[in-house]
Order: sequence, then C-alpha cells, then structure tokens
Amino acid sequence: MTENIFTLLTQEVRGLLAALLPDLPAEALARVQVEPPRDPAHGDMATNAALVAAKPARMPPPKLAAALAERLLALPMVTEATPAGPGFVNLRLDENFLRGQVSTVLKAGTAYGDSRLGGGVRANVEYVSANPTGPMHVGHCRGAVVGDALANLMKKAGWAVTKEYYINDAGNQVQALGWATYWRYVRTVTMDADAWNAENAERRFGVALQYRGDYLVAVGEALAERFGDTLMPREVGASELPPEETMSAFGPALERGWLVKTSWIDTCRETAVAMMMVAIREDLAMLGVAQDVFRSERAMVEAGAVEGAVSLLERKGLIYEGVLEPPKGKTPDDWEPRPQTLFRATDFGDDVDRPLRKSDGSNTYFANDIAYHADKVGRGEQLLIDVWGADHGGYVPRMTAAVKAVSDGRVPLEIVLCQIVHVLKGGEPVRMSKRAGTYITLRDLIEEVGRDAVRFTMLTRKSDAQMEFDLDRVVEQSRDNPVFYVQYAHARCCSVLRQAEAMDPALTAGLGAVSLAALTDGAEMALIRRIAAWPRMVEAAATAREPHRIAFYLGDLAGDFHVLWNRGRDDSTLRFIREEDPVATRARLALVAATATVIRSGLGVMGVTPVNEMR
RNA sequence: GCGCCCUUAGCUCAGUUGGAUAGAGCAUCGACCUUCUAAGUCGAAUGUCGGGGGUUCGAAUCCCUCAGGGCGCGCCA
Repeated sequence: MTENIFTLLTQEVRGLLAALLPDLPAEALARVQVEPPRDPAHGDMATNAALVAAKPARMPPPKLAAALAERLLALPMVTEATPAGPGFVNLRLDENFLRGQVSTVLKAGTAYGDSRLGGGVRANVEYVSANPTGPMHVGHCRGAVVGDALANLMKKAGWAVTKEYYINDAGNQVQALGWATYWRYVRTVTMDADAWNAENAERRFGVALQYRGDYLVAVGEALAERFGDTLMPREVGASELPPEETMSAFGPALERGWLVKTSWIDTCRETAVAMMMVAIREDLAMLGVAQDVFRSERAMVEAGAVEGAVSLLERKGLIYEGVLEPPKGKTPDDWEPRPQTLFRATDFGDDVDRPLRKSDGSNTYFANDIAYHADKVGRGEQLLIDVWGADHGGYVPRMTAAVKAVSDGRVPLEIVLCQIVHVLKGGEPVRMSKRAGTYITLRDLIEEVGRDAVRFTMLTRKSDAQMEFDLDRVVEQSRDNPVFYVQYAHARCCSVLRQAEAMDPALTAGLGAVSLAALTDGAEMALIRRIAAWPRMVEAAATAREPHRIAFYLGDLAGDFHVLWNRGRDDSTLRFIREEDPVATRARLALVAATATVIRSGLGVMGVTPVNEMR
C-alpha cells in the first residue's frame, strides 16, 4: 500500500474545512475534491472546497477560499496556497515533498499505486465466455483483454477479484456443434466422403450444419478412433422403424429414414466441447489470460440450479403466467399472442417482463443466466461485472433487473460493453465471414503482431467505442505507435541503468535512499509529478471500470520521459549519467528507476510484458 | 415504430465523473539536429465540443428536443 498524495491532501483540506466550519454538513464535505488543475500554471493541485461549502456556510466562495488558503499554507508540504477564479484554492507543493515520491516508488516497487479503495469487496469479473463451438477469433479478443485488465486493475485498487469464464455448453449452439462434429465423424469413417458432403448430410440428418470449419476434423477423427464405425448412421425402410416408445432415442434424421441415436450426438457434442475448451484455454494462455473459475452452464443446469432460481423468484412473487404485447411498431411476421412464464423485470427497471420458458417447455437462455448469476451471488460475490459484446446491449436491463431480484438489491451487476473491432491490413478492412471460414483467429493475430501488441492496442480505446486494429500500425516502431512508445521508454530506462552499473556498480546500489535534491530541472519535476499521479490514476480508472486509461497514462508518462532523454542530446549536462557528478547521477538514476517501475506497474495491469531492450 | 450507445481540431482520439482560457498525436507550416543515449527536437496555426433549449456560482460532461452514425427489439446464445 502506498500513499496517494491526492487523497492525503484531500483529507487535510477536509480536516481544515471542518475545523473552519464546524456546522458544515457531511454531505458537502464529501464533495470536497483535490485534483490536479487542467492548467499546470495553476499549481500542482486545486480544491473546490470553498465552492461546495459556500452555499451551506452562507459565505461568498472567494472569502471562504481566502480563509482556507491561509490555513493550507501552514501545512508543511504546501508552499503556496492562493484563492483563484470563482473560489478555487490553488496549491503548490514543496518540491522536496514531491521528490520524495521517487523514493516511495523505489521502496514499493510495482506495488506502487496499490490501493485499498475496493475495501476487499469480493468482485467477480466474468469475461470471454465464448461458446465452445470453435477457436477464439478477434471478436472475442477485445473482451478478453478488457476483462482481464479490468480484473487486474480492480485487484490493484483493493477489490478481492475472481476472474471467471462461463462455458455456454448448453443450448442450441452446442447442439449444432454436436451435429457438425457427427458429420465430421461420418466423413472420417465412410468409404465415400463425397456422398456425405455437407448438403447431403443436412438433408439426411434434417439439421443445418452451422459449423463447417476444418477445426472439427480432428474431433471427428478422435471419435472415429475411439468408436470405430459403431456410431455410423444406418438407412432404414418404413418396415424397420423402431417401435413408438423408443422413437425418442432418435433425432430428426429418423423422419428422413436414417437411424442416428441422439446419444451419439450427445457424445459428439461432449467430445467437441471438451476439445474446444482445451483449444480455447490454449488461446487464452497465448493471450496471457488465465481465469480462476470456469463454470459449465450444462453442469449448472443438470444440478437443478435453474429450477432453484425460478422457485426463488416465485417465492418472491416475481413470476407469473402472462401474454406479452408485441414489440411496438415492428411486429415479427410469426407473432402470435401466447401465455408464457414471465419474470417481473419491470419491477426492477426493465421495459417489459421477460420470458423464462420457450414454447417447447425448455428454459430460455435468460432463465439459465439468472440461475448462473444467482449462483455467483450464492458463492458470496459482492459485486458482479460482466464483459459483453455490444450486440448484447439490449440484454443489459433484464439481467441487471434479475440480479437485483435474486440478491434483494444487495449485489450490483455492472456490464462493460465492448464494441466491434475492425481489423485493417494495408489500410484495407479485412472482411470476415464465419461461414466461409475466413475470419481471423486469435492465434493468427498473435502470431502476426505478438501478444503484447494485441493486448496494449486493445486497451487504447474506450471499450464502448469502435476500434480499428491496424495490423501494420501496431508493429510500427515510431512515435505514433503507443505500444512501441511505452515499451521503448522502459527499454531506455533499463539501458541507462545497465550502463551506469557497468561503469560503477555503486552508482545503482541503494537508489531508494539516495539524495534527490539535484532533481531541479523542469522536465525532471514534470516527470516526478506524473509519477506521483499514478496511485490516483489507478483509483480513478478502477472506479470508472476503464482500464484503457492506464494505456493513456503510460503514453503520457513515456512522453515525459522521452522529453527528458532528448534534452540530454542537446545539453550534455542534462544527461542521466555524468561522470563528474556522481551525486546528480545517483539522483537521476533513482528517477529513471522509478519511471521504469511505474511503467512496469502499469503494464502489469494491462498484462503486457515490459521489455528491457529494443531489438 | 420503440429503446440503448456514439457525434470534440483536416485525421485518429483523450478529457481526471460538474470546474478555471477544451487537450495530445498525426498531418500542415517555420526553424533546428546529421549524433548519439538509433528509431529526432523546438515553435506556430487549428474548434459553433453535431444544432437548439434548460438545470446552477460554473456544462464537452446532467435533463429535454432535433439531426446524423451504430446496436438491439418474445420461443438465438
């Protein structure tokens, strides 16, 4: 845990204000903030204290600001306190106090910026949760990176975080996967693969083959190896049809005259899901993502969790049988009023009540999702965060309503939506089609540009803004590639420290306790101020659930450092290492080491590996 | 038709949760550097924060409204 100079000053200001105005309501006191002013000419920090206290205190803001400024000036770390503008108090901090942050960083290491803000609250961050119907592609990638970085960020800011992956292994999608896998199995075993082309198979099975990608070939082969030809379909005449009472053991193919046991499809599905999950975990590992918990939807359903959740809602009087109005304006062609089992989502802010059962009696995805979120609540999670693709945006109100209902409003659910990523190559958008198998897999992407570039770039936009991922740009070694720019700053830091140590190991020893008085240059102080802002940045980004802010901060930090470096090119007295002045050298090396530490701390949140040299 | 998200410099985007004269990079223009600590430096110019209205000490930020772009809209997950 390291000090945050902004919260430190906030406490001081609140304390002084409360002493000045004993009757000030706590609500006003809570609105008192200390933040860096936009214009650095206004000083290191500014507080709105006089503005927020003026009305309840019945005093004009400037007068209050003047009184507050006088008291703030008495603080040891404050060298200037001036009322300004409509009632701000601008503060300038003692430079020794600021320099002290360098030592603080070096003592704390990458734990610098850790915070207790989250108060140890148990937060569950669920992300990726791709259907296990194929390898991960770029569409999943953004959510994976955003979720992982957000989890890291909140951990750093003091939440007790669980990273979770929900395996959607129940429902129609994986059923379709089972059939596609079965088709691959048949093509592996049969002597006449042409006769079992996709069109013939669809006709004979009576199902659509949604997943035709090559990645299922290996699953078909694995099944062929294990079961030989025992799962092969058999053509039957009308006279050979199985008795009525066993018909249910066969799927839709039977009507087309083909015997295919549903248990075979189950086997195919299970095998495929298992193998896909292995592949997905490999993909995640390549991306540097490792969730703590993998939860199976099917296992949850089979354990009766959905019935449990529904009856819980029933006991709360939130379930009823009813008929929904058709959507206003646009009525679907096949719309017909139908009584359904509905959840009273409107009681919790949703527009309409939401169905829990399909017409065939099975549960909707929503019902399963209620059970799943109730399960998280039941595990003692106190804050739920789901990272979703933006195409699920319409689903947000009903899910938050459901979590309110099952947790009696105790557990908030927050949804982070991730917009589409458009991949560009040579300035041209790369078109992707799942059906045609032309989509870019996560593996392709990582092999092309590297894991760190993928992760960093995915965090260079607010998650709910669309992003263009330019394959050429992210590997470019120039100022306008933030990945490179930040990595290069870290490598330069390491390079300086290596050189110094090679000259004399005593130069780099014990930097945490070195005298920093020689750090007087404006560019040096600017870098120190940036470093001192890191703990505040962590808290702000975590509170806003916006990990991309870390990327922007690191870009700024790198910029400050590069400025300093480049000044050494024009003026050799500003170089970090000056043989004739070991005291200044040691102070500057401490600053360099602190810069590298903060970069590492930030990259750690982003899950990006810092490099020690550029090649 | 309804709901949600987005619209900030020529381009790509930030904007510290309502703070002061709205910022950065690229591109443009003008100087400098030609070497070391390779993968430049400094300066200039650039705005109806999509339009309009409101809330208040104060709005790019909150509310209403209009325009343009994206997403979604009962038995898909």
